Amino acid sequence: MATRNPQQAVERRRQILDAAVHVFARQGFHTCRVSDIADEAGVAYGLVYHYFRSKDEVLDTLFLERWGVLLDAIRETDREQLPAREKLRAIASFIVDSYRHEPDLMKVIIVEVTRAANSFGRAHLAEIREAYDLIGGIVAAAQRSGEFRDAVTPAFAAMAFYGAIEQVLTGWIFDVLPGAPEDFDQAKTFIVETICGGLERRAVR
Amino acid sequence: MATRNPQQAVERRRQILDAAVHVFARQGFHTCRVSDIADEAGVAYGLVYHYFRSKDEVLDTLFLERWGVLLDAIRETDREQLPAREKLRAIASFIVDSYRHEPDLMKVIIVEVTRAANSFGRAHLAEIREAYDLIGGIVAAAQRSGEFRDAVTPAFAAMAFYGAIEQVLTGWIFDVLPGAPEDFDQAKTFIVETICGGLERRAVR
DNA sequence: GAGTACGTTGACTGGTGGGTCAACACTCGC
DNA sequence: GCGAGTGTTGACCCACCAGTCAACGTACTC
Repeated sequence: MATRNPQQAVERRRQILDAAVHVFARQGFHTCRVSDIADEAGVAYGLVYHYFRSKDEVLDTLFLERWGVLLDAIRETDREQLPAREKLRAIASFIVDSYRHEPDLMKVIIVEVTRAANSFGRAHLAEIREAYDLIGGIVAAAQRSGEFRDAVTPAFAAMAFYGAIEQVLTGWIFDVLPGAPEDFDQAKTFIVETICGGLERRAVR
Repeated sequence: MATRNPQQAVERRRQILDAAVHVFARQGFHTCRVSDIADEAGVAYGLVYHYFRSKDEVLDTLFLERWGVLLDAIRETDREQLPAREKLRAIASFIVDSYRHEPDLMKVIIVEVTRAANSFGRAHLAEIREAYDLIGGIVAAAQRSGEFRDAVTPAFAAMAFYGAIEQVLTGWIFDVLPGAPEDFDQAKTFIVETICGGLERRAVR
């Protein structure tokens, strides 16, 4: 069914992107075929190439869309007047909720882009780095205000914080950590407690 | 040159494995061809299939060799009579030093196995999980003894700790974090300070 | 209702690369 | 120095799949 309605063209594109999310999540980017995406979308093979220049561009689009939303959320949080601990909690919350609502999309972004040092990770390094830098900025400000001690550089703290979050998501993806609904909220608290409060018992409470 | 000397056969195998490390690190497992490995090793294409059943088996071998060494090191550390903070420091040290001495091998293991949720990561889940469990055991013991507070489950603390380490290595792999010689030792301290001590200033020191 | 533009189709092609195999090279025991 | 066994070679096969394209269908215009 052909149409000149541009709204329908947008939906077709969306339909292909959504199908790609599930296929990439299930089989991985390298292992799946473009025909798998077309089949999942219930669309002819060639139509994928009508909307995207290449298989790579499908993944690029998925990543850039979602990462943009993440960066906006971080910037938004940073603008508010909150203790650093609360800012970090908001960021952890946002990422955990992203996984809760769209686990396949987050899996694809993490497995195929964020952690793919040889392919898409390198290509999108600037965008990924932007997130690290924003988190690092929050830590640096908290160190200046005295809320955080400065035993650790901001860039390093950002990596530890973001790494802990990604590892928890990876635990869910691999079924190594329990992923029941109540575990998601618990995870937010655990991440902030560990990174901000530390594992050690304090001398005085 | 053929030979019956079994020692030479072992060296040929090693030669192919070493070549594979560099090729996988440079191009990635999926992108490289078996002929690239053979070329790098200075060996005929078919010889790779004399020593290994498949391209996959080459990577499996590299991973299992190295991960076994890591698990042994963790178990060894765990057996010693040390505060949990020192045990975690020893583990972080071991992993950071592994990267310092053989960055390509560690890059391959992390990028192609540990973080590859759709391919080799799934296949080696049991071995990977073993590391998480050992670290979790250290945390659990420290919580029982009172050295660590129990705001966080041991399984979760293990993920945060290991995730922070892997993210730092990823930072070096991506050239996002500075990787000068002095940064390696600093990283060990930073990891332990962040995870055990926390980012926040303590009320009383 | 003829014309046009665009969405849609899927058979086809071209290149790639994992894995095979038959032949060859060298060593060693007898 | 003969024959058996093992190491080594690389041309070849073939399955697979990203990307092309010519043709078709539908909706909208005038």
